[in-house]
Amino acid sequence: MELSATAKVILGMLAARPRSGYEIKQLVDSSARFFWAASYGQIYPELKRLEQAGLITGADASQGNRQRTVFRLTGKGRQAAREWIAGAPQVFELRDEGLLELFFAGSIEPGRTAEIARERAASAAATAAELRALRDDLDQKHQAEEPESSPDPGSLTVLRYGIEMNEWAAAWFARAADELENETADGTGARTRQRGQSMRTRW
Amino acid sequence: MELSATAKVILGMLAARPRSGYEIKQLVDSSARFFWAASYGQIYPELKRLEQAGLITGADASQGNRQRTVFRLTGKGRQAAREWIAGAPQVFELRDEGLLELFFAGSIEPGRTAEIARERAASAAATAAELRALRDDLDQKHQAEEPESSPDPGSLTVLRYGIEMNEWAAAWFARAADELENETADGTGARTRQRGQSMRTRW
DNA sequence: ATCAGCATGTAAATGGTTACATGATTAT
DNA sequence: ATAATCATGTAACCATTTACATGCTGAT
Repeated sequence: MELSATAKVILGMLAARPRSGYEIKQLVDSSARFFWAASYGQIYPELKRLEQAGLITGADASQGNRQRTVFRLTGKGRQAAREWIAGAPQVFELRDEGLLELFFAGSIEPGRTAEIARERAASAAATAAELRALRDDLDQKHQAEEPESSPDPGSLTVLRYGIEMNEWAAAWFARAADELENETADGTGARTRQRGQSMRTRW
Repeated sequence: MELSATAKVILGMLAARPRSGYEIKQLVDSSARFFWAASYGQIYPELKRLEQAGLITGADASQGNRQRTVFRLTGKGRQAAREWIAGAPQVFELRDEGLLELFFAGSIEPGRTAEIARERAASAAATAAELRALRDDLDQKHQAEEPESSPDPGSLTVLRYGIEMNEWAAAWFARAADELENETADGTGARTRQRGQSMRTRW
């Protein structure tokens, strides 16, 4: 059974506990959005498809007259999730306009190259801050609601990766901007520097 | 004038020099594909649209009976490119199945969490190697064809970023995998460790 | 009473990939 | 000869976003 992009995120979300479509959307937006987005236009139809395929079942959880359906994994659904996670990841797609601008800056507006790198450093720093806030938020909620159990190590790892990667990128681009400024200032090309010496980061 | 995703990459590619649709596709695949993909199904129709909008002009460059059209930027097209690059980048989209698997591993197959991180380390290392090969290739071509001029600093910066970021990620995920293994082995949760102490990378 | 948030859903438009179709030229 | 590569294009399909539509509930 081939899972669609949205099916993967739904099965993952339901593996922890039953949820409504609305809850799934909230969770995606507040945590997975940075590496895996999903809109209502995908989620609700996919919930129906998954139910028809027997991977999930919906139970009515209406409160008064407000309609609400919570879905949970069936045995077959849990099995599908296990099979998915056992396989090698297939999808990796990146569309990054900042890198595209930097890539072409030299032939469009050479004087702006360093500036673009500088802007990228700032936006990476901003993303890092945003993710750090998200983590602190999760931490507080966790502390308050279920202080003894530990939060999921895998999702924490992903969050931490997002934070530290963006911090690293912020520093990297700041340094790259400095070097690009020097290059344009003294007129020397990249070739005058031994490649891999000055920019290489030690880790 | 709002530029489509494909328009941006086309204008960028033509800013350096005139090229055919086929050449644009080759170049995208060999350099920008990692952060900005484009298929023939987008490129050829977009070339027509851009020509109708007066941002590029095509000139026949057929060799014998083999049809070929090379496009170059018009003044208006160059202006549009400058305006595009002057603005802040809008598009940033990431769809990363590896991170999604890691994110959900804890609730689907907790025993595999560390393994997934380990696999990610390997794939980041592979990507770094691939990009390094690409750069060495470019270097050699450059050395052979135009040894005195320096290659474009912006595109080199992007390539170097790809290489070093993936090297950093490989090391980071290898370390994360180690820690995840210890966590499952000794039964202690993530909370027993002071957050931000052990995994924080210095740079 | 009104607004924010909960809750579900669909239609239209857009964006993008894949596969196909066609044919020329160059290298083996 | 034949395969690889150059070269252009389209049609069908798939994925995704955006905007809209509807109505309930709880807080101010």
